[in-house]
Amino acid sequence: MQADFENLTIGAFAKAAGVSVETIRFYQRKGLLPEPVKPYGGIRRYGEADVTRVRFVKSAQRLGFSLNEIAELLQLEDGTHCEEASGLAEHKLKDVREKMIDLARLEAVLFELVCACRARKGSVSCPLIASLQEGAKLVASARGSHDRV
Amino acid sequence: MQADFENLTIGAFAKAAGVSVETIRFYQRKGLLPEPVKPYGGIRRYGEADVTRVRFVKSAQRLGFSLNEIAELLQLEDGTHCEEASGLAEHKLKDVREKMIDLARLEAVLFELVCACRARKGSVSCPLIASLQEGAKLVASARGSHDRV
DNA sequence: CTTACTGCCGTAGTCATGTACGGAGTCAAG
DNA sequence: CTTGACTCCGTACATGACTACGGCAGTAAG
Ligand SMILES: [Zn+2]
Ligand SMILES: [Zn+2]
Ligand SMILES: [Zn+2]
Ligand SMILES: [Zn+2]
Repeated sequence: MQADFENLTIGAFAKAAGVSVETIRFYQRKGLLPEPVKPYGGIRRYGEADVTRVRFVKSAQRLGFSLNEIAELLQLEDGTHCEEASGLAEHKLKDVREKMIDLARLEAVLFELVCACRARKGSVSCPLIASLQEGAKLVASARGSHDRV
Repeated sequence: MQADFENLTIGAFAKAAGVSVETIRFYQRKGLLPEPVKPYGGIRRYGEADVTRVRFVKSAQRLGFSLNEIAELLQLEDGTHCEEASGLAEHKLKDVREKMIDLARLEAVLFELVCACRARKGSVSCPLIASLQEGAKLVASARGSHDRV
């Protein structure tokens, strides 16, 4: 019965978009959502397009874009800026791949630590803690100047 | 000749540990480092053990532990709490693995988008933008209640 | 018409991980 | 003894993405 996706109040809009009212207002302040004109002394109304837009933000966010980057993407909304859009996406893809490598290294180290910990028999102290104690070089961490996901 | 790792001033200590003085003081406030007693109206001194401790924090941090979690780890410092320590590490490992899966999914989607974008020929609007417009379900995102790495 | 929700708006707070600043005290070299 | 570097301490700022609060106004149900 949630037929009418037009003329929503902010509360209904927020619910339809799956976020909180405060989040809507926050996005408006950030310029991610347009503020519909308000009838003199009245209440703003929202529609389908706004819901779509919030969903756009949320899905881009899940892809690892920050709100600022999403704002950039929204500038290109008309779809005529393929270059810029794909530039942003390729950059993000690079970031994601770097992050995956970092995580893989991390996974290996953690796994080793957990194994060592389980394998300890009669050793006085926990090898996990011991490793960390001296482990400055454990994850050699080629984490460089680049921005993080 | 940086022999004397005992009786360091905070500045020398910070340098030896590879962090800034402000960071040291921040860690002290957080309870991650003990504040050595200070001779009346004098200057605190630090030693090898403190340097080790900062390195512990930093290496655990590289493994994805938050400062709060590291505080927990430091409680177990004596090495007699293998259970607890490995519990934390296993939990972290689980988190890391979840995150890896998320990132893999993300990578796939981004890659697809970039490909689509490049493949567009004569299409009016950028397929990347178009995809995001309707892409609420792109990354199905089993991102649940669990804490993030 | 009254009452109870909402909406509107601005300001402020939260969390994490630090970084920066300013004034006062201390220490060692010259 | 003076000078300059360094320490101490508290407080404020920075970032990202919200979340909360408080007061006032419009709106819907009884
Ligand atoms: Zn494109
Ligand atoms: Zn980048
Ligand atoms: Zn152990
Ligand atoms: Zn977890």
